[in-house]
Amino acid sequence: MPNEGICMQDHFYITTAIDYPNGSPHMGHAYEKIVTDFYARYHKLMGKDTYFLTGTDENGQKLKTSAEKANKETMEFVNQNVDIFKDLCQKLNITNNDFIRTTEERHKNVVHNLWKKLAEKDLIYQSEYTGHYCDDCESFYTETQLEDGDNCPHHHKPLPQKTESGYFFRLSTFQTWLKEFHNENPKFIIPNASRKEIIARLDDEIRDLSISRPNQGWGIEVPGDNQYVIYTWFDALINYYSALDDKTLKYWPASCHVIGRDIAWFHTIIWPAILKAADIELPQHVYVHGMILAEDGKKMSKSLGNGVDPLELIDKYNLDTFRYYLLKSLPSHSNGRFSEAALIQDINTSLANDYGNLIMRAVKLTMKRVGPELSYSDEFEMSFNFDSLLEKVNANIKNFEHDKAIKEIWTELTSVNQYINQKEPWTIKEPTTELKTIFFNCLYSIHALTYLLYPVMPETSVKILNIIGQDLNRNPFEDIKSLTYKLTDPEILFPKIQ
RNA sequence: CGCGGGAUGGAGCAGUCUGGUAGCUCGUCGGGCUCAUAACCCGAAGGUCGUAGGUUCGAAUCCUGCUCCCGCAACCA
Repeated sequence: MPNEGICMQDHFYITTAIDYPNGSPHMGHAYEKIVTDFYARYHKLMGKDTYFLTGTDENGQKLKTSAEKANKETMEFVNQNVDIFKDLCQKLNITNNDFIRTTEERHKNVVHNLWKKLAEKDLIYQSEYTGHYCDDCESFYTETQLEDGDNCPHHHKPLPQKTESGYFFRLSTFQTWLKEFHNENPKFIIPNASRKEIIARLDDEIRDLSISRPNQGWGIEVPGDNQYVIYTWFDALINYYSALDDKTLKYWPASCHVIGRDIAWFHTIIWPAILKAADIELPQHVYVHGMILAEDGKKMSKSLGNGVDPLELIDKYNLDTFRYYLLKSLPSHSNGRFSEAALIQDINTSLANDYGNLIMRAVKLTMKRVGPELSYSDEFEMSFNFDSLLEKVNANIKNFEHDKAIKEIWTELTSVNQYINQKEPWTIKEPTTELKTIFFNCLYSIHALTYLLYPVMPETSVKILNIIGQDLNRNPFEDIKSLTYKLTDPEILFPKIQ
């Protein structure tokens, strides 16, 4: 199966990882949703039939335990937290078409069918397993994985031997195929650093995956055996497929799963194996975004207290500027540090000075000198053509380098400011063709660049387009000659932060 | 010797694959302009590219050793 990239598909189906509603959302959740929303909006803007899925992973023993601690019924506890995640999507202005919850019947049904299919093919079997088991991880460890001989590598506590009978997925039989698949599809995992990491791990022996847990009253039961529930990860991955119904199944295979580094193994090894086992087509890409590290360069964590609350930041700085900062200033292919000082600087220099001020100076002077309306004329000499910019941006997007794409757009913004300084339109007092040419070039540039920035700053972009009498339906890359700009006095779009 | 990433002017990064006068953004300093959110434009200063060695006419770039930082890997994307 050749994997040429997302641009080969006529549709674009993108997903975030589904969140575990065990606590409140943090920066990582917000970041992943914003990044995914950027790609969804961009492809939609470019005319692709786009579908965007997010949701919550609601199975697993840990949720039941957390609910007990909070003195709540598990379902009640989960419902409450899920509402918070749904609310986050709204507050981030995320354009997801659906929100799947893995406790929904539609999900369970697909999981059951898939399980049965694999069982019939003898790719799921029942067996006994003895090993060191960690309750908190819900996972067995081999001798070599243990820390200091007998401690859990994550929880640093001694793990007793435990024998458990249960169901296993024959992951081991896919090892050779997985190696081949990843060799033949170098763009399946993006970026390359993540790909290398996974490929290196593929050289170790891969063992069958334990995919059931004793039933303690929470989770999806194993078909025909209510003593067990299905291991969370096994059912969770299937959400990307189970969310599609008769009408939306056309979007499969997914164009891209957007995930964090820690769950790359599940998405690039286990998920492809499950799909291959079930004869379902594989997704095109898994884009592993970076982690947002705290200002001190370390991972944000509750215990270190170095985390930041995304909702607080939105209230403080406005959603679109927050989106802009995350998308432009954090590296798309590696981890990056979050810094509130850098965020403020970005707002003041890039947004207020470069972009906001460009709109103000161009629109206000045009209104003063030639009035509120300006149509294209064949007498105008067009100094700007953004076709090559569009090509560069598309190339960056195809490679999941949104930070570079935005920087390309900013280079052009600067060139428009340079153009104005060079042409000195304020020295021309009469509404000559020369003057109108300058203004039309400026307005057209603002139009085209703002259009491209819509996926980054959706609300603000629409506002800016309104200022020049345009909206998203008018593609500035087509039919320039029929363009007319109708101007209204602009308000300050990006207030400076002192 | 677990695996992977990183160390480049004050800050954040690109450049490393395919060796050939060290680049970008921000900050600092000087100048220009006055349409605009004291915004914009031009220019300058500032780096022996983590460290020790090797290959080469020539190394940020290739090879080897070392040091430090980060992620995979408590809570957590």
